[in-house]
Amino acid sequence: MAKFLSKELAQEEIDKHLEQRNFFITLLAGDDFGVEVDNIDWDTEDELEIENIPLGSHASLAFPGVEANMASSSAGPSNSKTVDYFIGMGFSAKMVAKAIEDNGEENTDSILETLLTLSALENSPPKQQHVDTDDSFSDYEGSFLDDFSDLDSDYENEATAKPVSDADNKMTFLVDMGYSEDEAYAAIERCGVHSSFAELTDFISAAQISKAADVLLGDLPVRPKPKNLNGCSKLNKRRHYDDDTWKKKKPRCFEDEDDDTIRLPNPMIGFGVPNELCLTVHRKIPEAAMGPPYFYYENVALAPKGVWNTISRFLYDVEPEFVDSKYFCAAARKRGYVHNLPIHNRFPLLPLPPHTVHEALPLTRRWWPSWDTRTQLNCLQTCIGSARLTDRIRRALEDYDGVRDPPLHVQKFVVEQCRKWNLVWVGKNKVAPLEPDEVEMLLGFPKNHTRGGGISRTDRYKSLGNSFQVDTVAYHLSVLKDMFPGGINLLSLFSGIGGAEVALHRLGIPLKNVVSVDISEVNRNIVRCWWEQTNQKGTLIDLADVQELDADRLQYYMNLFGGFDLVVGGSPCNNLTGSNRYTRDGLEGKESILFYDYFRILDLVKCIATKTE
DNA sequence: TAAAGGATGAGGAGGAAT
DNA sequence: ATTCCTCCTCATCCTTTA
Repeated sequence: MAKFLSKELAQEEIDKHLEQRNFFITLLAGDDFGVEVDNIDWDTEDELEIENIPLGSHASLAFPGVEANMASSSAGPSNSKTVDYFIGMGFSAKMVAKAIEDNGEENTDSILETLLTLSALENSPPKQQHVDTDDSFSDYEGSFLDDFSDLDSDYENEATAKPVSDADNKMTFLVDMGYSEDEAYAAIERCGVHSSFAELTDFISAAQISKAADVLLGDLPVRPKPKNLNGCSKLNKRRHYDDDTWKKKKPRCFEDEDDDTIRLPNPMIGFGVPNELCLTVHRKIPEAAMGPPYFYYENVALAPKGVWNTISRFLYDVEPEFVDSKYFCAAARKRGYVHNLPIHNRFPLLPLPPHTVHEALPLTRRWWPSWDTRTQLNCLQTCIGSARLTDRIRRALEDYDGVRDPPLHVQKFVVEQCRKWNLVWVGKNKVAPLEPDEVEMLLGFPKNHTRGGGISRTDRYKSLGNSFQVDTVAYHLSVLKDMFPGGINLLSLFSGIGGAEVALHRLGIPLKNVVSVDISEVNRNIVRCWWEQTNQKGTLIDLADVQELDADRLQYYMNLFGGFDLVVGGSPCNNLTGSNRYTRDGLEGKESILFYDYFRILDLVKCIATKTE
């Protein structure tokens, strides 16, 4: 029975996530949808694409030990797909149910018409807020006390004035509204029996891909005013709704009062680093974010505006922890981490790595001129300085050969280039980029971690530049050691050269089962080599593509291992980092969009874990 | 001798920090 | 107002390999 339910859930999740992903992708495909929202053709291609998804296509992937049970996915009403679709567009469940009742399930055009009308009517009361402002979070006066479901409260009043006393009644009600039993069950499990309907419906519909549409729309410079009823009311409504929830859920401490943008802390020490005083002693993790599993997500701190709001909102409204690795090693690395780990009783890896260039690279001390005042390096990136540049620097300095300091303009030029390319002094008048093994050491990896196996020098720099700083990550993960003395099961997405694996290993946390996903073959080889060299007792499974990690596979691995204890991931930053002059497109960029796969997979793991509880 | 792959150099915007 | 920094892409040249 349990297996049947699990299988059914997997099917349900596949359908739901595929639907949402498709919806989301089609939104992205329209490049001008933000300028004039009315132009979106909601009724034709988008829907056709969604309807064309074969329901059973993924379920046919059989895995050893998993029954290819083709049980119908729709335990709830037959129209749950349609319901989900319109809910995903931002309409309340109540309205969708009403519209479908009036028009029939098949006639989506009419359903949409009805929904637009209902939505317009709902938005018309004086209660309406600044749906037309672009800085839509500016109306910060919203109360923190009231429930965040202004828009859903209507049906609470009209449809169920009587209080619902137990989970069964809530289940029945949710199912009557068009949700599937699985969705209703999961919502009640996660939100608690005593949660309001608004919270339950919000749980089911809110933290889903449909939000991506709002996020994207929200990032656009111009948003049309709700000048007519048939226009963009659906989207404005959705934004209105999301703005409210976001605004109220966010603690003030890490947001500016006049601005919705998450601001970086200064100094960038997150919830604390070793040997630094920290004022943050307590944080409250939203209930939806609670484990199992624990999760740990990482990306560049200096992403385009709004990106971290989006990331945080998707990851269950957990406040990001921004940390600069210069407090852990001799190189800077400003990163944001979203995780649901405890923050007390952290401890660093020992021995503590050197904090200055002189300590880390003692041989450079002899040649380091006094007028180069750097004590730490800048961020270790994927490219290194050229030989011609170092030669140019040498020639510029030779004219003043040790007799006296070079003139200020020469000093300025040299230091500028050294900072830009992270050059170090390796000889008389001679600077050079770091060697790969030096980068390995600075990032906390064992020497030669990326060496051999046919990997080129260029690729070593690339893999290293994209990696975690191990000491920083290990400090955050150290709290797991006491919790999991017997070891953990790890799901590592975008694992690269295995920063998380190395960190856990160095912490002395046994790795029982590790599923490691990375698109790069050389990276997978590096992790595999490291795994075998370190005499791991557990099993390592490496996969290539996060997009192939669907509910069936997750279900299979979780059945096999008994679930994952930790889900780690640092999704691509190509389209976020300032170093990218060409395609800094934000979260919807070609590679960075894979963040949504991290969310998708994490959410699946949570759902499956909840279900098999 | 092609073809494939590695190495090299040219190339700012956009914020945060001061 | 000024200084500073950023898990980078692209075209081209060079080397290796079949």
